[in-house]
Amino acid sequence: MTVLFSKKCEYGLQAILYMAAQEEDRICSAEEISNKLSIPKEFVSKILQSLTLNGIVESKKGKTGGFKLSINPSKIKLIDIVEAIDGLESFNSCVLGFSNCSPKNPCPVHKEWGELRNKAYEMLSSETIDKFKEKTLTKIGVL
Amino acid sequence: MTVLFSKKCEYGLQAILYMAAQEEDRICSAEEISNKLSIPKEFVSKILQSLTLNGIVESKKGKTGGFKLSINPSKIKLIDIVEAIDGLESFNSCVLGFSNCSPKNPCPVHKEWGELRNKAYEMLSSETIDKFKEKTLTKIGVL
DNA sequence: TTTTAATCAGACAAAAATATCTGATTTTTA
DNA sequence: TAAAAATCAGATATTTTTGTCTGATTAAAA
Repeated sequence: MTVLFSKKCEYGLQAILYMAAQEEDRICSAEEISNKLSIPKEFVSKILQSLTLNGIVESKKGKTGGFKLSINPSKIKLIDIVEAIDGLESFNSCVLGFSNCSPKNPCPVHKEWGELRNKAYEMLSSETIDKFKEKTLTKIGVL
Repeated sequence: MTVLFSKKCEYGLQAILYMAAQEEDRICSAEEISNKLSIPKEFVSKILQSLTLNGIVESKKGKTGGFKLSINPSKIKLIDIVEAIDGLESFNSCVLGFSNCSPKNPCPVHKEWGELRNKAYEMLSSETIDKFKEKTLTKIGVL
């Protein structure tokens, strides 16, 4: 198995993109998100619950309850979600699993991987997710 | 958690680099590799056993037994090890976990991630591991 | 020939990731 | 006010990954 993000993180990213593509302040139930994205309902619910603790999402209880972004999509980057769910350690650890990999004690691919990692970080942090609205709608087929 | 390779794959890569940095045809016991790389002995043993099936490693039983590369390091690339252990699916699947991510049905970061992924693939496949001998020796401290 | 030290095979165990269930609480709506 | 439908919290279950153990076999060396 080779992975970049955990399932939890992938689902979180998808759910956030989904919500960001909705009309502002529209509340989405866990069930709706689950159906549209084919994510187990309780699982996505848990993930969004945890993101409420980070202040990225807010929830409303009771009938007509659900989740919505508590921050405007123009203020959210993909890296924020990744950080909240998976953390950023992987952007600081050796791709080959060696310990103490650093410029002073580099692994055989330290430099090359470092550059790639920086580009990946940049990819996740250069654009805010409001830029992804159209693409998300197309991908998800919510048109 | 964010990961690029599984532990199994990281250990496999380290062990192969270790063996490639030894004198040609020198046999390394699982215990030696375990000690030098701080990998659980039985685990690295299992990994190397499985790599014998791919023809990358060969084993010798009995006292003075152990493992050595069955291919010259100048014929092995990191991607070969990755493929043998983790497989290459991640180089063909969506970083956000969306299904059917393709140029015709792209996710919001399809193009950008595709480029990065290609560079990562290139990093793992452009150089053979004989080029890493010195760096490996330095990193591992077997001088 | 016996002891020693290694792989090998397969079962087993532990930990982490992923997923589900249950029941309490909340809030809208009939 | 009662029913319905949602979050929320916490326990539980399942699956995958990671790691360990045991015993059989092999081969070198005493």
